[in-house]
Amino acid sequence: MIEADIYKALGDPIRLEIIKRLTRGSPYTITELSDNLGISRQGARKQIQVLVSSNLVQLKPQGRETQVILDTATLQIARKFIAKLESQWELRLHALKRLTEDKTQN
Amino acid sequence: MIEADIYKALGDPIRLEIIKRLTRGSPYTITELSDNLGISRQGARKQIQVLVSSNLVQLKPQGRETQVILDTATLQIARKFIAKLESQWELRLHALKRLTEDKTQN
DNA sequence: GCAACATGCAACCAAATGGTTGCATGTTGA
DNA sequence: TCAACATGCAACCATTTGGTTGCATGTTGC
Repeated sequence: MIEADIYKALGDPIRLEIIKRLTRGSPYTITELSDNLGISRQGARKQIQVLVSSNLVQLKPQGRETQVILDTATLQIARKFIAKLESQWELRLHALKRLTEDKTQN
Repeated sequence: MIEADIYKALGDPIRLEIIKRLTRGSPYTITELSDNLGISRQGARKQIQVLVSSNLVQLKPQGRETQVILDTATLQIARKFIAKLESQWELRLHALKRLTEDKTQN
């Protein structure tokens, strides 16, 4: 389940904060991103790696620093999957409603 | 961060499978839901509890069985939050584009 | 050229997670 | 009424997670 990996990556306050920052001002370098997260640089690096593994961000090394770039395509996948679940639910609701109406007719 | 809890709950293949089943045919009783998940009934129960804690589902005890009911409002929150991130990103892209255009004018 | 900087890598640790088994208890249909 | 059923609760276990510290290494500006 690819989607589960994405949600899992989003399912941590620090990682979600990183994503939020990137939507406002990507690209960031790794150390920039690590500031004010409340954890060490290496700790932040690990969280960034989780985001990389789920394709939510990509890394572009440039000289001595490496930039962290948001991959919005992955965000899209996550959003659309939930939308699909919701529409599935809607479909079912309408089917139920139709059933009820048939019953009341007899 | 409430949203992080929701994504965390969605971030597991078994829990996601449970949610999928519920969108197709909620309500299910707990034991019905536990079938064919590849884990024990008690294992499944724990996963369902995670979904309850993040408000993705609710439990309604009825006699000796208890029904598991999908809470689509929580799904909405999850989807809309991602949508907000995406639109934030779009905003930034347009701001950058404008900036570039200004530069080429000079 | 070299000090300061950005990063990587590895070992380590506590806590959370995902699962199990065993047993107790309330409910219900024949 | 009572056996079968649906569920709950608790102890236990291995693995993953989220964080740390210490140190090594490549890069760059002065």
